[in-house]
Amino acid sequence: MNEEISCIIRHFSHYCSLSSGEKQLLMTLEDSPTDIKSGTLLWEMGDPANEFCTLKSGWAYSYRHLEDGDRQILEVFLPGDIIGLREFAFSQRLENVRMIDDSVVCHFPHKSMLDVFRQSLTLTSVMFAIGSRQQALLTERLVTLARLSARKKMAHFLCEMHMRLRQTNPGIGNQLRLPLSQEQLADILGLSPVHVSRTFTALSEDGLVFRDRHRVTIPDLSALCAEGEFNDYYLSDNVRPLLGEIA
Amino acid sequence: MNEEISCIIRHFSHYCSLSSGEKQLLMTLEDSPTDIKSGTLLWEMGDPANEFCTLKSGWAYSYRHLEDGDRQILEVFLPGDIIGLREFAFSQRLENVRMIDDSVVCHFPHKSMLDVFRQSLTLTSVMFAIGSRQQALLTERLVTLARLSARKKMAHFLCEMHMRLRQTNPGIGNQLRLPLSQEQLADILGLSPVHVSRTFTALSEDGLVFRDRHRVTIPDLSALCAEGEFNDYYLSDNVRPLLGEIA
DNA sequence: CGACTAATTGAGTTGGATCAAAAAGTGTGG
DNA sequence: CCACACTTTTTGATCCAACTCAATTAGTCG
Repeated sequence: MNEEISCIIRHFSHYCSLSSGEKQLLMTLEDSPTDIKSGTLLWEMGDPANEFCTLKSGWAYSYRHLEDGDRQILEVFLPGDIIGLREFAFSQRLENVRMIDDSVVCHFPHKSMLDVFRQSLTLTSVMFAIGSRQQALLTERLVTLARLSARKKMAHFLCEMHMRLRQTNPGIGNQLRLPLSQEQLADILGLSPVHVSRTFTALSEDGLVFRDRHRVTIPDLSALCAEGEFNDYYLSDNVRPLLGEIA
Repeated sequence: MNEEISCIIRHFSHYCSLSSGEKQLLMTLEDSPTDIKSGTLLWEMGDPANEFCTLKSGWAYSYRHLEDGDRQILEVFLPGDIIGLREFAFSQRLENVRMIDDSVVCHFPHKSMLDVFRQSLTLTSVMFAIGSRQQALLTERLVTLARLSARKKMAHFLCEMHMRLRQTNPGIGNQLRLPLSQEQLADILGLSPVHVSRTFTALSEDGLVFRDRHRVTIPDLSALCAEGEFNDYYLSDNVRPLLGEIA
């Protein structure tokens, strides 16, 4: 039960402190860690959906195809995230999921969720909170995609990623590894790859973002946040208020 | 405990059959029905968030403002929907909510959710399922906003609304009341009001949609679905699979 | 080093935005 | 029932952010 090795416990602890029984229960969710290679599909739309995965290490993303062949990336998953939570209520996968890095995932069946519900009010609440947070992320992206300029979209996305990474990994400073091609970035932001390149150049010229291959440096985070109309309330304010009620 | 009068029970029953104890528990969520006038703000961003609302009758929507004064509508709520589920994990409201019609809402505090968690595995699961479904709706809209043409966005949205209305109200035929101005429609679809008007005209000219004030007629639903790349899997396939497991 | 893949740069096009004005609805009080 | 004020929708003209197409220049890696 070493917390170092369980990123899901680290993730959940972010929401509230857990009893050792709860930690034990969580550990079972991270059973059977499986290696999975970069570029592999974890699952495809239409596949039967009867389990979640926790992402122990590596990055992944979910996406959809459109009729004209365009692709839209919906979510980027980081270590500690739960993949496939959205499909809890569905019998089929609603989206494709592909690994960005060589990764380790742990499978756990939907019906284990019922054990969680039965055994721990706290974990149930945290599960709910995680769902809420995911919705908040989606909502934020939606506003961004619908209304911001390419420049602001990029700025916003970089701020968001930096913030998310810093939450589990304080001390990353003003740097981050962003293992995404510009084509993938385009598919996240609803832009063309060409325009992503131009936008990156423009942001660099203005000194907001520097980039060397997959390393991104943000010299002045608050300036970039301002540029992207980014505000971290939807990432930070999670679930604290509820805790008192449970105890 | 007349089901006719409780739209939340009707809504939940959509996911699975409920015991009378569960229905009773749900009824408490619809306590204290409150009238609220069309155009009123239910709440604003930053307001303390410690309750949900169930929408007993009328329509509502949630939205956000951007720096340039643009507005993005995030969700349209129909009778039976739960408003503010997303903020379960937050202490502040993340979005504004405004009533479209004269409506009736019922308040229930977040901590009542804990009673639900404690008392009914089924209702807990359904709550989760509702969250999943909301995410699915958001995801679908995200793809739509990011990648489709104005024409397809409109078509998609109309199909979605028709489908959602039909779920609680079979027999609406090929008509629907759409109490939204073109400006609101624009704010939903990420378009300008002017372009919404033009797009409506174009769809009418092609015989896909007819409109008289707030009445919309869809002569050939499947044609409109095809036009909007609409597929109802994200609305229909809800939660059935789980039921066996609980029983 | 050669063969790919990813990123950049340039030129030309376009879907939807903006601005402005006219037309159609809606509502209110006399 | 009409006149006046206000809001919503439509139409026309112009503009621009981002797209597409195409060619070049890095990177990456067996």
